[in-house]
Amino acid sequence: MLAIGTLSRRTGTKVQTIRYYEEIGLMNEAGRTAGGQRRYFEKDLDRLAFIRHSRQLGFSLDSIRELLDLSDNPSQSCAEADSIARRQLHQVEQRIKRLQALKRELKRMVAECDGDSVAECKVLEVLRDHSECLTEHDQIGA
Amino acid sequence: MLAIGTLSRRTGTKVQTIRYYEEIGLMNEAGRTAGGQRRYFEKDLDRLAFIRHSRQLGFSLDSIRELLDLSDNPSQSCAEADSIARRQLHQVEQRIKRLQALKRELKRMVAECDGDSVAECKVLEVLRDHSECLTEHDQIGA
DNA sequence: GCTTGAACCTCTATCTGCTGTAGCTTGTAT
DNA sequence: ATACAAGCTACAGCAGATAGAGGTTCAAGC
Ligand SMILES: [Zn+2]
Ligand SMILES: [Zn+2]
Ligand SMILES: [Zn+2]
Ligand SMILES: [Zn+2]
Repeated sequence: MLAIGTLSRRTGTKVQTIRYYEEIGLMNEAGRTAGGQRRYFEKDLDRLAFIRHSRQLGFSLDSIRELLDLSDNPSQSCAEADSIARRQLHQVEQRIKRLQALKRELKRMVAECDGDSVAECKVLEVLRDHSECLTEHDQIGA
Repeated sequence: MLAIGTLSRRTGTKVQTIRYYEEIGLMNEAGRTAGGQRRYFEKDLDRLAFIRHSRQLGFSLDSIRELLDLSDNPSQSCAEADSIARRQLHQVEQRIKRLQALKRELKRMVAECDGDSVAECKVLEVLRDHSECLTEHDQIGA
């Protein structure tokens, strides 16, 4: 039987995060000692490792929930798991594209400013006026 | 004098978002009609456009706050504005790198699965076992 | 002047994915 | 028996908005 701190150390997950995963139903409710402390089996550790690894690969908690459900039913076809992964790949590719466009714009504004007063700052000029940009950026942020 | 809906339409910002920007002190407190509705000047529209454009280029609201402060003092050196932009560029570049590593791993797992049962699914196998990965992914998510 | 209805108002809740704090209790080693 | 690390619950907060309820105001048409 493993204490929560052991799971934490062995998976690099904060203790609060493990409790959070239980709260949202991603981890099963752990058994308890007489005093109320959580105790886990190796399979819980495996599940947590799965969750963490999936997070590192950028999957949302919702996707991970689906993947865990699939993983629990080994006889099914894996088509759905594959499609979740492909969807994730697609999203990552889209984000890269958007970030590369941002990178080009940022590089240009940084390069074109000769570092004089704010009044002539190319950086601020571009931020004030999108028509100085070479690309559209429909999405906000990343 | 412009109503909030006009600012919204002319900058592509949701009305609630404009009020949110006021709440957090990013937009100045707008003047009000006798009935309590917000009314804006052209300069407020310019400021909102600046904020929105900066957000599209991925700047955080904190960075934007600094950039706006600088922009309001045209006599200063623009070194700080440039350094904020360079920092942003650097962050974007780091994110692209991380996403490209994710992309490679995702591509590999998707490609290697021949779409049979969950029990032999390569996607799920990789998610269960990081040692199948070619790269480390210290950061979570993006 | 009066009525309609779109647009405005405040307030509160929700989202994602955690993280941190306060204040208390339990488990374990010596 | 005592010390103290590690556990517990409950709640608040982060970014950056977005949505809805329920009520008021503005402006245009008649
Ligand atoms: Zn400059
Ligand atoms: Zn632009
Ligand atoms: Zn598969
Ligand atoms: Zn891995």
